[in-house]
Amino acid sequence: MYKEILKHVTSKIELTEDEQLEFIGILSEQRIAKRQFLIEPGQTVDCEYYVVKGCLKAYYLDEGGNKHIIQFAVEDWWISDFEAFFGNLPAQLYVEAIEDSVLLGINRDTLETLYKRISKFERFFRIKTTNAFVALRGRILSSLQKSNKERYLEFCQTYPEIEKRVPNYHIANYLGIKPESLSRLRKEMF
Amino acid sequence: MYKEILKHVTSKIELTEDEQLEFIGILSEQRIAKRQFLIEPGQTVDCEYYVVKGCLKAYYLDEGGNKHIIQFAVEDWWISDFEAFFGNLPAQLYVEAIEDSVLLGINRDTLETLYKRISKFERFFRIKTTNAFVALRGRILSSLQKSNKERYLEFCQTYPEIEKRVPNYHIANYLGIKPESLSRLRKEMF
DNA sequence: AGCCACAACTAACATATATCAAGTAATTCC
DNA sequence: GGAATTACTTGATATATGTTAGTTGTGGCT
Repeated sequence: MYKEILKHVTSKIELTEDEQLEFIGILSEQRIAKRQFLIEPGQTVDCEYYVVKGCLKAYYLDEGGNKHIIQFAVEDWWISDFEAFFGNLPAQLYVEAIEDSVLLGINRDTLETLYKRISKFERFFRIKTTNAFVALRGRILSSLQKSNKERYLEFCQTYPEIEKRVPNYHIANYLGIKPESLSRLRKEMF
Repeated sequence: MYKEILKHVTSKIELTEDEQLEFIGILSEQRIAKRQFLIEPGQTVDCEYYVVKGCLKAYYLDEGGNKHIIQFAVEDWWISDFEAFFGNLPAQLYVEAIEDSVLLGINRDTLETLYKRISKFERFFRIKTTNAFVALRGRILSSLQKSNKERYLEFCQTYPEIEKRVPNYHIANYLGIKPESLSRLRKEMF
């Protein structure tokens, strides 16, 4: 259960046996069935979640009630309403399981106290956020400067796992295009 | 000269007089004239820069030689080729002054040693990156889910300073649309 | 003043995506 | 296994943005 996340963390910082145990100690396992919500708008978001197993999506509904998918997550990814989590604000997003999933939650306050005891963890989460920042930056560039066909191709190459496991209309939504348009792009491509 | 950046840092973490002096000690002032480059592709990027005064843009040239603006920066912002800076990779971006500018550079290695002496700074930069991450996330949402007209309006509201100081064709480029299209949108808006 | 370079605007046409409507294929559920 | 639901595809038309080309406006320079 904890093997994956320990590998994930120790790829960035070295941890003694004791530190590993201490880290595991602050994780809370959470299981969630397909179509169930991990987070709903208005809730307080105390945790960010590491995905051990499964597949989830984060989205919000706009004024017109249209769904907008912001993020998918599968094994070895993190998910939450990060804006709410970091800012200690009420959630604006739904986080919903696309498949039955197993998660490890980290509580913000518990994490803060861990930072104070072992500052290496502050380092880990700084590095993790920095990497996420760089990845997001790449997504912006691609969203602004590439055609939808290129972006879909890029999506398939970057997230082959997700492309296989998630229905096309979800992917279209994530890319910000209509399912009909995605269908046409796919037709032109193969 | 250091007043602004100290205010900027101490808004997130508390610093003693000594710590403030130590922080100032690692900053290197850099002045750069309009149309000069702070960073050019291929260079190693050892610093990220706090803008004390002036206005800059970060962009790259694609395979076809087309310019793509990624970021503007004015007073109290940070700029660099962050991907190169964080990853210790050769620069891919140009960072060019749009106006005569005054910057404070922080060297990555010097910063790392500062982290080890005073871990509060690791905290500051984690928070700063986290905030940047959340802001970028907002930009993605707006780039994917809003019309160009809405995005231009949002840009004007979010960065009124930049809208005033930067020519329209730069803003069009940043928004990922053609100057002609921006001109049409402006005509429809007013 | 007059010229030049550059930025912004306008118009006509081309292309891409959205929208609306229908039909087909695949899943889910009893 | 069959009905109902959900996902995907296709076609006709509307809308938005890109493309190309030409015009206007502005500021700097001699």
